[in-house]
Amino acid sequence: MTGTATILHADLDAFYASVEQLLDPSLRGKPIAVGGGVVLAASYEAKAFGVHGGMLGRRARALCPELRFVSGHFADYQRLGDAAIGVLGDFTPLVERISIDEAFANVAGSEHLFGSPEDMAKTIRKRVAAEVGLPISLGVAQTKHLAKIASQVAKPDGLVVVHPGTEGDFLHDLPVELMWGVGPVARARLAGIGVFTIGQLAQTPGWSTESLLGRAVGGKLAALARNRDPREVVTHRRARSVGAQSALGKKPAVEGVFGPTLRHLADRVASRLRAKSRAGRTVTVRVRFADLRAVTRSVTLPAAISATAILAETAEDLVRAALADHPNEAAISLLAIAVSHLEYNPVLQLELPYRLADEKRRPGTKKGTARWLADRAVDAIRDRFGRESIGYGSVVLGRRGAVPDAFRELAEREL
DNA sequence: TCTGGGGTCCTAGGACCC
DNA sequence: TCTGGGGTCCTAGGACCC
Repeated sequence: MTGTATILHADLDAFYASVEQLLDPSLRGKPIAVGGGVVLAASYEAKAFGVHGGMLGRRARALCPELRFVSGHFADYQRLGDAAIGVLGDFTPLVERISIDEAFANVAGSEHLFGSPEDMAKTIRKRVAAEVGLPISLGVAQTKHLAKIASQVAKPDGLVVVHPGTEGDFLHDLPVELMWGVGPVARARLAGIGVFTIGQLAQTPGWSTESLLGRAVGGKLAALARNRDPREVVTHRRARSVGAQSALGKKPAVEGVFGPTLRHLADRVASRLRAKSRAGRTVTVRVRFADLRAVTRSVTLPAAISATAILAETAEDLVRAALADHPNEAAISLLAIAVSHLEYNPVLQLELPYRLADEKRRPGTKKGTARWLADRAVDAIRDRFGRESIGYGSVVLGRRGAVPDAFRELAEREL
């Protein structure tokens, strides 16, 4: 493979925390955490103490006594993330946004206008610093995977270019967990067969599922590790599923607990679907027990749904079935609902009031339509008066320990 | 590194069809 | 009636990413 390295990967450093430090200069250079009960994001200064996202606030404070907690400025995250990633768009239309703070760009067609990819990367970093005020790291390489690794190596606030022909040298001594798809489990399995660096991985023979390597990390990942696949930069990607979840601490596994919670989750998911004229055929629930073991149950319906009540009832049936399979589990710590097999849902589509429990009483299509129309009325009221004005209030959940809705929304994929 | 919330993808077994 | 092979869909579990 010859040619130029034209794939850029841009990644804002400790994004939420950097935004807080930008907005409030007194926080700069200090260990800070966004959030309260749970750490949503930590600054580099806090990470040095071992503080990281997802950690309980109490534990973070124990690790770092001078840690400052700040409540998030979520609207600013969206605005500043868009502004920073938007700079990439000035160099090429081929931008693939991965998340609020990360994107790929293919600048192959832009060199005659802006110079080498390395020059563009330097300019992007300067412009993001000057115009947005945030540190951003960039990786430049011939493939997405390699560009992503390069930006990780470049952090914080740096630039790494992997020139064609030097990939082997660049990767040789890097730890395997820098590869996309290698997490804690694969890392431990690889360590078990004596593989710690990407160089060692490259020298390990075989990638079939029967090989040592294949058994350690799975055939697909092993093949990917050796064949470096040139996945393309895709500008528009549709979500394949929509979901919502809620951690419960430790609650009894009874109808009175999971019923209201599932209705609330179903409301979140179904209203998002309706807002984008989408519906889905497969409903999946996840039940996590007190010991953190989790099970899933799913069902694929004959027709796609987006009515809150039907989704809630389907989810309740699935949770009941899951609990019945685990009669010794008395407490649940998390409930989740996801809808997949998404379809475009023309405005007036009817829904089958299909249920696991009473498939027989099917010809009640009227009931399904009535529910869908009622949902649309609720959606309209919320559009005018706000989400909390009507419906399954989050009050039901008791809110304690929950993350702000604004934070959840930042994580939502475009439907 | 005992854990929040939104997602994607892979694997494996079984049902069912041709 | 049994056997073989290929393909697709569904379900459950799990790893991983941001």
